[in-house]
Amino acid sequence: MKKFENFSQWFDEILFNADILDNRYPVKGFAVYKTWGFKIIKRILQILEEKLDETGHIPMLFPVVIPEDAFAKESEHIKGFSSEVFWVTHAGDRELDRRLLLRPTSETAMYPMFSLWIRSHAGLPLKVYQSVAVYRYETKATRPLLRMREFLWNEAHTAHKNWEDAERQVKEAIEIYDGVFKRLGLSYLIIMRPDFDKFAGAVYSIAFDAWNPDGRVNQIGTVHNLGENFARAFEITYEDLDGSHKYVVQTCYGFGVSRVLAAIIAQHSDDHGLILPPEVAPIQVVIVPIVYKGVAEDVEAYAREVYEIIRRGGLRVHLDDTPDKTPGEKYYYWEMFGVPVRVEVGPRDQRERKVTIVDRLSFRRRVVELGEVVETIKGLFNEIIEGLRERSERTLKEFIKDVSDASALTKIIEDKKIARVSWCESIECAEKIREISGGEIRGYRIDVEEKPKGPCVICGREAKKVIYVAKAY
RNA sequence: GGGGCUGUGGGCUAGCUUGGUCUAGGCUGCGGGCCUCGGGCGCCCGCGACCCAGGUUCAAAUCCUGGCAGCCCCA
Repeated sequence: MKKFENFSQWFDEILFNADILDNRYPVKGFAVYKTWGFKIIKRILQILEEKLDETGHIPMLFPVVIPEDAFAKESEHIKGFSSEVFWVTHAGDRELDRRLLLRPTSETAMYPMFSLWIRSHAGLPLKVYQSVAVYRYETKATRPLLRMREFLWNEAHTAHKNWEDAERQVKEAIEIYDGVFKRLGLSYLIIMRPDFDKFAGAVYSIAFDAWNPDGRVNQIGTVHNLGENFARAFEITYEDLDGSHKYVVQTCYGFGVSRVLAAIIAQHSDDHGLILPPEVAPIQVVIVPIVYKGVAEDVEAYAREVYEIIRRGGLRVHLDDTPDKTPGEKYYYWEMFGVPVRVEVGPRDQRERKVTIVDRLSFRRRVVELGEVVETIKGLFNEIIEGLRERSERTLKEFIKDVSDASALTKIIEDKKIARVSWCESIECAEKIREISGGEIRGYRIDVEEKPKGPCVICGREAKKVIYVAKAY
C-alpha cells in the first residue's frame, strides 16, 4: 500500500499490522491501543512530562466527571462544547438529580478547585498538568488516532498574577511543545488561530498544525491564553501585595498524544511499515542471526554475545532467535514495527568477530568490528532522527503552495496541499475562502514573520495577514 | 447535519447483477510436521467466515426494511 497515493488505507494497515491500535472495538470513535502503540505513547508522555516537571509544573489527577453547573459557568465555553458532550444521566435505573458529563477538556473540573486553592500572590503561578483521556462526541467522521471520541492527551492549566506572566507562560508552553515535537522529528506550522476559531473561552489560541500525507493538517497541540474569562466565571482570585483582591490570568495547553503518535506514523513511516524515532522505539535494535546448518551453534552463541554487548551498552535490544523463519521474513517483520536498527549476525560475521548493521531509514549495510557496535548504533540513532527531521521538514515545504487568486486556491486544496494566501482579515472573505476552496483558515504563523506580498486573495483590498488554508482533521 | 458506497475465517478478497452443485473458492495468517536459512524457499496435514434483527421465498451470502459498524464526498 502506498503512503502518498492512498493514505487512509495505508494508515489503517500500519495501525493494524504494527499492533498500534485495533479499531474494531464495537463503539464508534473508541479503539484499543495495542501494546506496541501504547509503549510508544508511554515514551512520548515520558519525554513531555519530564519537560513539564523541569519547568515547575506539578502532576495531579482530576475526576472524569464534571457536574453540569460547573460546566455551564463560562458561557463561551459551554457554547463551544455542549453539542459534543457525553452525559451521565442514570445510576442503575434511577435518574440522577444532577446530570454529570464526561470531561471534553478539564477547565471546568479544575477551576472550581483552583478557586479553593488559590489565596495569595505567594501561591502563584500555579502550574498543573495531567495525562488523561477526554471525551468528545465528534459529529464528523471519526478516524483512528486522528479523530476519536475518546482520546489521550496531556493538558496543563496555569494561573498567574497578571497578563504579562500569562504571556510568558504561553511562550514557555510553546517552547516545551516545540522541543518535544522536534525531538520526535515532526514538522508543523505554529499558528495563531483566527478569532472565530479560537478555543471556547480563550482570548486567543495558538496551534501546532502538523502535515499529513493526504494534505489535511493534524493539530497536535494547542496553547491558549484564557485571560480572566474563567477566573471571573469561577471566582479565582488572589490577594496581592497591597491587600487588594484580583482575578488570576490563566493559560491552558493541550498536547494530543494520540495525534502525535499519528503524526509520527504519518510523517516518518514508509511502504514497508513504521519508522520510529529511536528515542520512542520500544525495541531499538533487533538482532537477526543467520544460521546455516553445521555452524548454527557457533552463530547462535555469537549472537547471544552480541546481544549482551548491546544490552550492556544501554540500548533496548531484542534477539530474534525464532526457529523456522528465514532471515528475510524477520527483516520484513521488524521493518513493519519500525525498529530503527537491525544487526545481522551470520557465519561470516562470526568468523571475523564483526556484525552487519542496517538502519531502518536508508537500508544501508555496514560491517563493523564487534567492539564498535554500540558506538556505531548510537551514531546511527542520531543519523536516523536527523534524517527523519530533515525529510519531514522538506515535505512540509513541498506541501505549502503560494496562491494569489481564488481559482488557484480552490485547485490547491483539491490537490491536497496547504495554501498560503494573503487575507484582509474580514469575516466575509474568510467565509468566502472556505466556500470556494473547501479548506479551513488555519491562521497565521508565529514561528516566522510573514508579510503579505499582494492584496487579499478574495476581495483584492489591502491584505493584513499571510494565512494558511487547508483541510483539517 | 446531508448524500453515496460497503460489511464473507485473524487480515485481504472471489461469489451478490440473474436466489438453487456454495458442502462458500483463493492469498495471507495461525497450529503441527519435513526441508531450509546473507531479503518473504518449497512441500504435507490441520484451524477458521456469509455483521445483527426482521421480512419475501419451496429455497437467501445473494432480494427488501431497520439497526450497528466502516469508507468516501458535500455542508
